[in-house]
This record gives sequence, structure tokens and C-alpha cells, in this order.
Amino acid sequence: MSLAYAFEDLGDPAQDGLADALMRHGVRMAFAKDEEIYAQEDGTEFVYAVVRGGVRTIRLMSDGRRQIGEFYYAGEVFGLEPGPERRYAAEALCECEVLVLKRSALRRLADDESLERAVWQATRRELERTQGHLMLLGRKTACERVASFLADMVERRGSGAVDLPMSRQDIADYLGLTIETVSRMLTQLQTSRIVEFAGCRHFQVRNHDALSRLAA
Amino acid sequence: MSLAYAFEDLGDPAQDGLADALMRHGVRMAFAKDEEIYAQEDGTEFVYAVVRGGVRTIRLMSDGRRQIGEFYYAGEVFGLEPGPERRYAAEALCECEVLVLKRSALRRLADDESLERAVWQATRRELERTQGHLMLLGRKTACERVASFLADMVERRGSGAVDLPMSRQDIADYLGLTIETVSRMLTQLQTSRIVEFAGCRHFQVRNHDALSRLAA
DNA sequence: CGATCGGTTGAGTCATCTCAACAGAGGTGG
DNA sequence: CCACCTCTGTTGAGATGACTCAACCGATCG
Repeated sequence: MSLAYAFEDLGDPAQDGLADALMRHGVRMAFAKDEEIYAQEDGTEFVYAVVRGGVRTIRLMSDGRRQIGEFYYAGEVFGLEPGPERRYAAEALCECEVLVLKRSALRRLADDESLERAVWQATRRELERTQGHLMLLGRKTACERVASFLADMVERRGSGAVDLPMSRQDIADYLGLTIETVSRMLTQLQTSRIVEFAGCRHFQVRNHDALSRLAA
Repeated sequence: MSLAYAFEDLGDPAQDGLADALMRHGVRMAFAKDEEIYAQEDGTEFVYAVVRGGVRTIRLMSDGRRQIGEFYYAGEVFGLEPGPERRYAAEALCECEVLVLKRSALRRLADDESLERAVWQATRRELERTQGHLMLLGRKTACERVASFLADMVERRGSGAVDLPMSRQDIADYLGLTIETVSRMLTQLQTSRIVEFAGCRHFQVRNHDALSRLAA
């Protein structure tokens, strides 16, 4: 039986095996807002799962331009990179708790072969999300990007009201836009009665059809 | 001993095991320019390697906007997606030959455990390239994108003169630009004496430092 | 109560796109 | 072998979506 229920939200069922192993054997760690969980040059010997809060993975260019690779929320596994060295750093979006487990420990536990399948599936999920992100950055307009982002938040973080644990700058760096453009698109979506914000980090979808049509 | 030498160019050494298995057991197929190798809805039961020519993976939006995921050249493995269904279609860039092998056959051959490592490494390479692509699309200028593309071509396709097997439209859809912008940036790089074109699909780098500085 | 921080809004600029004309290469048929 | 056509790529002019810079606003915190 899965222990994933112990997370704040339920994770992707495909990750249950992994989440399970992390729950059983992982070490719980707490991080402050913006604290680094691992750096870009680090090795990849640890795997993580978010218990509470949120995490971003980031990559910097020499002149400071920043790209966010992905956001991770409660119940999701992160830090599973296939190479020996981190390509992205990971940072806490807000005060948060994560579970850490050595990959070697994971491998040792892998007599249960479903675990190996779970690692593979987590990698798959990662690649698929990245590919969707590619289309977003390469071919979508600012409005479509913001709509896609909100739709994704709703899909992942549950029904009804959703709160955004990240800043506008984080959203902008995820979508390849500026904070001003993100802000404008958000107010635009709001004036078109597609979403409604109650405070700048808390929203609700008003017109799901229109939102997913925009998200394309 | 690796059979990778039998490819037109040598592949990534990390893929030798895979390339080897494909050479030994794969079926050779020929495709005409623009012919589909697999479709977006297809299953992922086959793995491929390019023997001659080039391949692109593409994804379309409902209104026709196109994003190219990656280009593959002689000696490179493609079609290794972790999920059960293709997220991108693959098409021949030009008349080309590929080797095809069932993943199940690959798995059967995997008593040689280096093969499994090779599959893992190919996936790793894929993810890493996609992550670089993400930064390119999210945060680089048109000029930097084109420079990055040319630098990548030089790195992958060898020294001295390089020829581009793909159209300007392909390059544009890879870089998230229009053909006109790609063309303008190319002439700009040429007038700054950084690269030199002899015909629109054949070029040589004149100033490697400047090119990699632009590619950032 | 002032300072600071994150977010919004406005005005003007700029990079890239759109639309259109043109040019060259390659293929085809006479 | 030439004339023509088509296809791909280049160039130019103008439009526009997103960016930059700056002011403002509200919340939070000392």
C-alpha cells in the first residue's frame, strides 16, 4: 500500500513507488524561502520529494538571465537527473520541507523492480513536461504562456482556488517573459472574466473552456 | 569492439553500445526527404539510428505552428522516448537511411549491461540537450539563437566546412523564430566576418571565439 | 509612521514579425 | 541547350508584441 497519502497533496500515481521509498527511507529536511537545495555543479547522488511548500529548478546565464526549468509541489519527486552532474540548481520557493534519499539507497531497495519502473516513469514525466515547455517557449504568445501556466497550476494543484507559491519574477523566468508582461496578461485574463484573483497569489478559474482554449 | 565506425561519421562515444546493437541487429530503412519516420500518436516500440542524412522531430499546434524538438545526424540515436506514446513525430530532413530495432530486442540483448547504461546515457543526453534548448528559447536573442545553432552544428558535425541538411524553415522552427529573422541573422553574422557561407547550406566558421561568445 | 518589497500600470522603444518584392538554384520540357 | 517555372532564400518597409523605464500602489515590517 502506498504511503503517498502522507503528503500534503497526493502525488502522481506513477510516482507512488518512488514517493513511497522516499517516505520510508528518506531524511526530512527544511529549507527557508530562496534557500538553495542543491547547486548547478553538484553531483546527482540524491533524489528528493517535496513534502510541503514548493521548489524551483533554475539555470543562469553569465549575464544574469535566468531560466526556470520546472516547479515542484507537495507530493512530487525532483532532482532525478540522468547525468552525474546537476544541470539546474534547485531552490525553495517558500519555506518548505523535502525528503532526501541517496540514489544508491534507492538502487539497493530496487529488488522491488516496480521501483526501477517508477524511476523510469519519473524521468519520462520530466522529459514530457520539458517538451511541453519547449513548445510554450518556442511558439506561444505571452497570453497563451500565462494561460498555459495557470491551467497547469489548476491541473496539478487541485480544484477550486489555487494559490501561487512563486513570485511574478519566478513566473516570468519560467515563461520566458518579463514580470510586467506577466502582470499585464494576468489582469487581461481577469478583465475577460477567465480567472479571478483574490490577492496577487490566489486565484480561481471562472471560465475553464476559455482558459484551456487559450492554453492551446 | 565498436562498430560505430561504419556510420558516416562517428557517433557520441557514450552511445557506442546502443549504436553497436543497432548496427548488428537493426533493420536498414531508407526515407525520402520529408517522409515521416514515425507519427506523433505512434507507440515507442522502436529505436532508431541515423546512418546517412538527417532527421527532425516535430510537434504541431492545432493552428499549424510548429516546434522542432531536435535534429539528428549520422551516427546518432533517436526515438528513445521513455513513455509508451510518441510526443513528437520524426521526419527525414533529406533522403536518408536509418536503422530500426525493437526496444524489446534491445532489452533481450541487455545481458550486456553496458547496453542498458547506454540507453540511460542516451536518455540523459536527450534531456540535457532539451534543457539547453529551453534556455535558448526562453532567454536568448535571435542573434544568440542562430549563433548557438551554428556553434552546435560545428561541434556535432565536425571541423572545417559544415553543411546544413535542413531548410531555413526548419531552423526557424527549431529556434522559435521566423525564416526572415534567421536569414537576417545569418547575413549579419556573415557581414561581421564570424562565419562565411558558400551557398545557403554550406558554411565555415571564421571567428570561433566570437561565435561561442555570441552563443553564450 | 516611514521604509522596503512585490506587484501593477502607463508611455515610449525596440526586436522581431508580417507582408511583399526580388533573386538564385534547380528541375523540366521543348 | 535554353527558356521557363517553381521553390527556397534574401532583403526591404512597415506593423506590433513584448520590453524598458518610471511612477505608483498596497502590504509588510521595523
